[in-house]
Parts: sequence; C-alpha cells; structure tokens
Amino acid sequence: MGRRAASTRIGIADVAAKAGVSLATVSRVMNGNFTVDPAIAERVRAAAAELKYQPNPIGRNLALGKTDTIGIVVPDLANPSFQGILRGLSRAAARDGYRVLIADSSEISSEESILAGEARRRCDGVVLCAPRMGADELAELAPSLHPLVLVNRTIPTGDGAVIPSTVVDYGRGIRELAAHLMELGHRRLAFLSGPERSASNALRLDALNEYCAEHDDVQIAVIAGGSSFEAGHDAVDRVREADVTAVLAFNDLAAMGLLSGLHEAGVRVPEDISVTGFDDIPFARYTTPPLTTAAVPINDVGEQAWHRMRDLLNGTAPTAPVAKFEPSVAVRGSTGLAPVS
Amino acid sequence: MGRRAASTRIGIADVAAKAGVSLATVSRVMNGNFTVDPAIAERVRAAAAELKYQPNPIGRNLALGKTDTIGIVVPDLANPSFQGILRGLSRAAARDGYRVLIADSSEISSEESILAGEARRRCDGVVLCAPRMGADELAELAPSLHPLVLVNRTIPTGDGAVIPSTVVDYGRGIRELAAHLMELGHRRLAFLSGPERSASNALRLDALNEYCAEHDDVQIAVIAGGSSFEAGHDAVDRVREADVTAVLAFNDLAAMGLLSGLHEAGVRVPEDISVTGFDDIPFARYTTPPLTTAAVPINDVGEQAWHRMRDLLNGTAPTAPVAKFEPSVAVRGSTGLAPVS
DNA sequence: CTGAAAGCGCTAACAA
DNA sequence: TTGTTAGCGCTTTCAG
Repeated sequence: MGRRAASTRIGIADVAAKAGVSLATVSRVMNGNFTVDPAIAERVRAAAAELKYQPNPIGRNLALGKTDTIGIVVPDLANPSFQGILRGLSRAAARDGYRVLIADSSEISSEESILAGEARRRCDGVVLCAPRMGADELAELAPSLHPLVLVNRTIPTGDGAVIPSTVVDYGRGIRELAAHLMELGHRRLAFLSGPERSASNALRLDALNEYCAEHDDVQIAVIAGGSSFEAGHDAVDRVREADVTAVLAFNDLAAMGLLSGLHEAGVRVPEDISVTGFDDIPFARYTTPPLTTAAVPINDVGEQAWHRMRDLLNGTAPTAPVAKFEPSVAVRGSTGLAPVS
Repeated sequence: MGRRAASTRIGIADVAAKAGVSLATVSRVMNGNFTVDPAIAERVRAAAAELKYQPNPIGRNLALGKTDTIGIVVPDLANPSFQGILRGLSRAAARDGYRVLIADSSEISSEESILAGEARRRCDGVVLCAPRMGADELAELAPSLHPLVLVNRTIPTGDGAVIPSTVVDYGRGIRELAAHLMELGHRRLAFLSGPERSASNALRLDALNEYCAEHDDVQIAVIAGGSSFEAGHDAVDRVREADVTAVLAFNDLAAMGLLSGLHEAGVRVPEDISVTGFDDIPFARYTTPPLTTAAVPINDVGEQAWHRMRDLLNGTAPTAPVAKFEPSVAVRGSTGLAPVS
C-alpha cells in the first residue's frame, strides 16, 4: 500500500463525511458541476470552508492525466533574453491557469534532452528555448516531447508536420544593422560571432554572407566571440587586429563587453569604431555610448510561445504554427559615421 | 473511474508483462532496490529499454506523497535580483534532483498568498521571495505553507519557532554606503526609497535613521522612489529640489534611472552629486559612471535558500536557520568628493 | 440528482 | 527474493 497517511491533511473524504454526501458529489461541487442540487452544493461548500479543504492537485493530476503545468528548458537563466522569454511565458500561461516548471541546462547541450524528457513527463508540454543540441538529435527527440513548442529554432521538416515555434528574424535584423552601418559609410565590417551551436548565430552569419554577396564593396570579417559580456570583452584584441570600422556583435551582452574593452584600450566609440548589438535588452540604452541594436520584443516571444502551446493543448490548430518576430533597428550612440581613412 | 486510457503510453504493467515478473519487481528494479535477483533485474531492464519505458512521475508523486519539486514566488521576474535568486535556487536544487516551479506575483501583494498556497499544494515546499504582504498576513499564512523558506523577510517570531530564511544585511550595507559618502565629505544626503511594502526598504530606512542619530552633522532626506529604473528616473526633480550632495538609491535599478535622468538634466555625477546603488547587479559596473554600490552575492542567496529548504525536507535541523549575507561596498565612479558649497 | 466503485500509475507492507 | 494487494486523492462512468 502507499504510505499509511499519518498526515492530518484533510481530503475530499472528510468533506464528504461532514456534509453527509458521497465523494462524487463533493468532487462535482468542487469542479463547478451544476448538476448538483443547490442546497446540497451549499452544504458541501460550507463543509469545505469549515474544514479549510483544499483539493490535492496531485490526485487530480493522476485521475485527469494532466498537471496544468508546462516545462521550459533554457540554456542559461542568467541570459537576459531567456529571462525575458521566461517572464513572458510565465505570465501568459498564468492567465490561463497554467504554471511553469523551469530547467536550466547551464549551456550543456548534452543535458538538454534529459531535462526536456523529465520536464515533459512531469508536465503537459514542453517549451525548448534556443536548444543547443544538434539538428539530428532534436529531430529525433521532438516526437517524444509532444506537445512541444520551439523558441528560436525550427526543425527541418522532412514531412509536412511542423512543430509550432516562435522565431526571430535574426537574418533580417542583422542585415538592417549592416545596412545602417553602410549608410554611415562603413565598408569594412566585422561580425563578432556567437556560440557555435547557436542556430540563431548561423542565421546571422548566412544573412551577412548574403549581404556581402549583394554588395561587393562591403567586406565582413568573422571574429570568434560568444554570447556573454566576457566573450565580447575578450575579443577586443581580435577586433582591433581586424582593421574594420564597425563591429556587429552577436548580441547586446557581447557588444557591451566589447564597448567596455574598447574603452579600456582607449578606442573611441563611435569615432574610431562603431558597434552594434542585438536584442535590445533593458540595459542597452544605458551603456556608454547607448547601444545601437536590433530590438526584439522578448516578452512577446515568450507570450506567443505560450499561445502556441495552448493551441496544442486544446487541440485547436494554431492560427499560425510559427510566430515570426521582425526586429527593428534602434539607432543610438554607438554607431556613427565611418572615420575617414 | 478515471479516463479510460486510450493513450498508448507504456506503463510499469507493460514492462512487467514483457519481463514476466510482477509490478512490484519492476518497481524495485527501477528504484535501484538491490534485493532483486541480478538475472531478473537484467531481464526487467532489458524489457524496459526495449519498450522505452519511462516511469510516470505523477503516479509516483501520489504514491509517495512528494513531487521532488519546490515552488518559488517572486514579486517580479523582470527584477535582476529575483532573477539571480531564482537562478541560484534552481541550479542548487537541480544538483539534488529537485525542480523549481515559478510563480510571478507581478508585484500584486494580494496575489501572493494565493500563489503560494497553490504552489505549496503542487510542490514539496515553497520559497517566498521578498513577499510584499503584510506581517500579519504572512504570519498567519506561514504555518499552512510549511516547509517554507523566506528570502529577505523574517517573521516576528512570537514563540521560539523560526522560519528558515536567507537575509541580506541591508542595514549594514546602507550604513557603509553612508559612511563612504561621509568620508568623501558629504553631509547632506538623500535616500531615494524603495517600494513601501518592501521589508528591505524598512531595514535601510531604520539603519539610516540610526546613522543619522549617531552623526549629528549628517542630514538624510527621504525621497519617495521605487525599485525600478523608471522610479529612479522619475525622481530626478525631487532629488534636485532636495539640495543634497549625494543620493543613496534603494537599489541599482533606481540608481541607474537616476543617473540617466541626472545626465539628461545636465547634472554631473559625481562632480555635482554622488549616487550609490544597492545589489551590484551585473550591469552596475557598466553604467556611466560605473555605479558605487553594496554588492550582494545574489546567486548565493538563492543557493542558501535551497539549502535551508533541503534541510527542512530532510528533517535535518539546519546548521543555521537563517543565512545572513553581508554586502560589501564596491566603490566605483559614481561617488566622489562632495562639491565645495 | 446522487452514490458506488473502478480506475489513473506507482509504491510498499505483508505474505509466501 | 518475489508476488499479491491495498492504497495515495481525485474523477467519472454507470446504475439507481
């Protein structure tokens, strides 16, 4: 048998006894089933109130086969973008009576599939946020995770089945940033790249190569970077050696690190070199100089991820399985006219 | 009866059938109980692997009366301090095989007790992070939430029972900040206060009053503020009217907002006025000028909250029921010598 | 409209 | 060692 409940917690049986009705009736009343005689319902409610009865969701979960909880796995809770997504997701889900269980993979891609599986078993669905795992692994894992929503990642759909997702048009954003720099007279640019496994990094890179091909007077060097402040900071030397007049950083964090390193090295921004970020995190406007970046409505991304999940849970076909967000360039002080060489 | 499971998910019964043993044996094998014949155990494992069997945690939860999950309720997921606490808590709990369910009260204090109760019913324990609710309400709620850990809040213990908690010595931190300013020659200070309901705000205020009483050449004006960037930004006029040479902001966010507003108004920092923050959030060192602040090891706060919770869950008496953190002043560019008047 | 009873998937006491 | 069986707390079918 299960643990002999020495616990004194009151259950549906206590309420039933006190109200002099059956368990089924109490259950019906607690769930707002109106096929119960008003007088009896009132009696049940009174008993419940008196005993301060609170239904145990775990028993309910088992009986119903659902938990009203979704899981989200993120690479790093310290990353402002993921924080924003989590917040948007959590608030939107809460409005519909759902809770969020979090799993932080600490950027260890091999942990992702395990965490995702565990989360899925405990929850009604899983949101995989910018998973770092390879495409093959993701494709193989996906079916077992259903209902699944992807953020900033899509699966190369062999067949017609599409996994609902929210994506940001990183390619378009970085192109617009490049165009902005070009207008300012920059021709020799550098892309301070992000994490190698990051799908959104590949998107940026492809778009930049395309842009390059279309404008043969523009050159774009690729410099190894990362997604963190430190990565940007540590790239200063490589950036200076690259002999460029502008740097497109992978994201705001890296751009801020670069800004800081450049400042320490006595390089002026934007007089000597222009710098752009990506995301428009809350602090981007308060750097020195304020960061020109491609703004992403990150809370909305999280909210839309929930909406995709809700559709999956309800079995209603999503209006559009993938929600695409177009970043908008926010021109601030970190970009300026190219220096005359 | 429950839902007639049309679902094709494989359960412990399938494995038992395939391995030709009883449910109990499968359960024992899956839980690493070594009282099972190795040969049989191997047979069970093979069957489980072949069927890709994954134990359903929900059934387990019900049988065991535990979920291996703890809940945390935070006032606002957009606040860097709460993000840090959540991250520290989540990572530490994960190391011990626990997951975290989040609840964001959106700074609505009346929601807190509901969210906390719900979280508690679904989880094995609850962490209440800087609850905004009143002391009476908290004291009344606490028993029903056990196991409960408080962050940045304590309960006026009528009797000897102490609720485990992690607290930051805000009083000491703000005193040291005030002392730092005094050393720089400042005598007319202002405290840009935080949310009214915030207990940590009261701690700062009390300490400042005490400090004032001890140093009769120092005056500290209190200006209504808040905990957000906007609150700090909007307080610029009040700060300028206060005729002070230094401002102690409630936290880094408010300080950054103030810095920004001051800059827009043409007031120089620290030449005209010095500004301090509190927390040392990741961005504090990158403001212009870099922010002098009282550094709080926020991830550690979350980690220690988990350790308190773990002790509660294990029934082992916590080493110390309350973990106290002493902030350390990080002197940076936003504070300087008081202007000669 | 109400109650009895059969599960939901798993664990553990008890018996064999 | 292994199997039988009685729950964990709730929902829901089905009969009354």
